[in-house]
Amino acid sequence: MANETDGDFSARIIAWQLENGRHHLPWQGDNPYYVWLSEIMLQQTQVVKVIDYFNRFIEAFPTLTDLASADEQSVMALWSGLGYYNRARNLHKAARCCVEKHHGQLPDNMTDLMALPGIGRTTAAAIMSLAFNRPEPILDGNVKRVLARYFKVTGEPNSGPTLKKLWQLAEQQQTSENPRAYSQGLMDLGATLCTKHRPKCTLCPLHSDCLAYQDDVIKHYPEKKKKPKVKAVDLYLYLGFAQNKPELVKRDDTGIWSKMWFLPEFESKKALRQSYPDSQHLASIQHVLTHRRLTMHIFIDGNDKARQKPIQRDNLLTLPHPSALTHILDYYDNHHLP
DNA sequence: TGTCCACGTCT
DNA sequence: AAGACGTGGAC
Repeated sequence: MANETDGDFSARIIAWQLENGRHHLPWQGDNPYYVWLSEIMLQQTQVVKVIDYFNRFIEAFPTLTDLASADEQSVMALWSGLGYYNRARNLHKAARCCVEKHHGQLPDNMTDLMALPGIGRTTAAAIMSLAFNRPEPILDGNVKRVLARYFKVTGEPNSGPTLKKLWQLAEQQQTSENPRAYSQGLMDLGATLCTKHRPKCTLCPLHSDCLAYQDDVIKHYPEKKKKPKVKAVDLYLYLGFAQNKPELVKRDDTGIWSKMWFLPEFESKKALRQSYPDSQHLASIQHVLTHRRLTMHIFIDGNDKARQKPIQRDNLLTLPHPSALTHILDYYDNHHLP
């Protein structure tokens, strides 16, 4: 369904990418494991921070087989602070699937890739095009923004009908000429020029044919997302110490921070006092997630007088833990006078 | 400072 | 369809 203009779209992006795109990120190249890991990390974190996490991860688990052989706890520990911990669990599970079913390699077709936990169409297509240089359309957040503006696609960005339109456009523009450069270029363009705020349209190789630019309505594309409702939740947490290290427990396997190590949590102040009658309230700290506003009520041992500072944290290096734990310990170090 | 927002998969 | 899932950067 490609016409003359469509061919130009991909040609311009490839030319722009070869000249202006990123070429030296640590995961770029034909290693599917690197591409996969980077795609999962990049879904939730910016490039600068991903570079550190990526390098540490690869150092610990240099190959897919190494990852499959690792235990889940050590994988999760290296993910601490990144958030969305189910993505790390799926990564680990998928690595084991690859060893069992695919000779320790990532498959090079969409069906088998999408059968792996945590890999949907977008991630599978990124692996296909970036690692295997195969012509498979991608549609991540950057590409959605580029297409929505270029073609003036209306509708809520993540609604079924809008996604269908965007995937169709992505398929129509797909080229078999240098698919790796095309996919990388589309994403780089969205990340560096076609940004949400203050896009640099005059530098964009597409601007002469961009419908939203022509009509001076870039601001209105893509449409805004509906905002999720945020529920307020109170957590009652006990901060105790042994040898100057925080006492941690492993959370159960449902809900927020499942199976991560954190402070013992209670349903109420009363329940906490039943277990720790001498505890005293230290502070109540706000911690906001996408869908929850947590108020963490921190209680410490009332006899906790001559505590050394700072708290020893070396046990945290090997234990998967959420950033909220770091925040609480930082608060203690900064406010609790011995 | 608070408020808004990104991001793809699974259920 | 719509909500769960975490963190931190940008405004």
